[in-house]
Amino acid sequence: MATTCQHPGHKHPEHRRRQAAPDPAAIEDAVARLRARGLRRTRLLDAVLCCLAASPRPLTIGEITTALDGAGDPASVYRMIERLVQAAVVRRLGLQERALYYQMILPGHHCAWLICQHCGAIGEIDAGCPVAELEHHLAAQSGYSDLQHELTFYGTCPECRKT
Amino acid sequence: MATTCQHPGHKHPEHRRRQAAPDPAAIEDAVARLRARGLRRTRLLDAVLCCLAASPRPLTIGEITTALDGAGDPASVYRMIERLVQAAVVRRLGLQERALYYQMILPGHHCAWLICQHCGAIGEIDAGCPVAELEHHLAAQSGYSDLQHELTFYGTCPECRKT
DNA sequence: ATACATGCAAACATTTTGCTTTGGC
DNA sequence: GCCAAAGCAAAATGTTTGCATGTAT
Repeated sequence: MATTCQHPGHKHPEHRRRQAAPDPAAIEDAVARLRARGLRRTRLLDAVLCCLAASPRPLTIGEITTALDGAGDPASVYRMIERLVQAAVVRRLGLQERALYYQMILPGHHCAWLICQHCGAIGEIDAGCPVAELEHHLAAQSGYSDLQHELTFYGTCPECRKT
Repeated sequence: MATTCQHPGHKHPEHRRRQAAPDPAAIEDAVARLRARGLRRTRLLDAVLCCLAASPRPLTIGEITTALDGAGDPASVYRMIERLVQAAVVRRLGLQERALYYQMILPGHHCAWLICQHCGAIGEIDAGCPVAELEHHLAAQSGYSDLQHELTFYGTCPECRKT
């Protein structure tokens, strides 16, 4: 049923393998930008940033809260994430699930995802962004500003096709 | 706050202007495919298809239910939509909202959206699909099958920038 | 007649808000 | 000390399921 994609990546832990190093520099950079906006440096801020930076795939608020293991509740994480999104340190993704996903914005990071609709595995797509040009064009034509985009591919992964 | 984009298109009804004609042929075609899969032709099926075919933008289950005006409840619409998605008559979209959006799959229809993060207006992008090639490439490289994609741009519309 | 589809109601998961307390500056 | 942030609890929202009834075939 459709419920098989409720917990992306869960059934195929190997999809988590591309564990990006938690890159302290990236975190410090983000913190610096946040502090410039007047945000205070709290334990939760560090914990959430660290959690996101260490993840190879977008996380939900629930997942982040779980990862904090008691060091924060969903409401606090929710508000923290809102601030991070406002500050453009974190990006929000839709991903066709009940919950929203959040991903740290890093220079040169991936912008497209490949998701299996059966097992929920989430993988990155290592391609130069194919819509950068269109986005540029769009900004000029539509009058919209601060353009961002979300590009996701959905399909059936080789493993699930066997079944 | 983030709550401003809870009701896409609501504040700017003019974004609904490109009202696609409910195209009876498209509906009949969809029904034919559904019947071939063993689905029964019910009042709700017609109503939901008609509703989706007539909408210029994706709709949530709640919106569809409201549009039916008493002729169906959320649970029935939910199950109907699941069947339609299974049958590839309807496409599911994430759109970074709490609710999921659904759109009828039509030959030659738009595949990308432009959304204002402030007022929630949803507009279509009239561009040839810029990722068709990548999708093809991806299918070959990743081993994934049945590939579909979702491409959405988020930004600030000209109206909202004034404010 | 049989199974699929619907409606109603209830359960669930996740987000969102209110309010009090904590802790960074 | 002041005010943003965290914690706790509860409300809100939208999805999902169970079960009895209806209805297309």
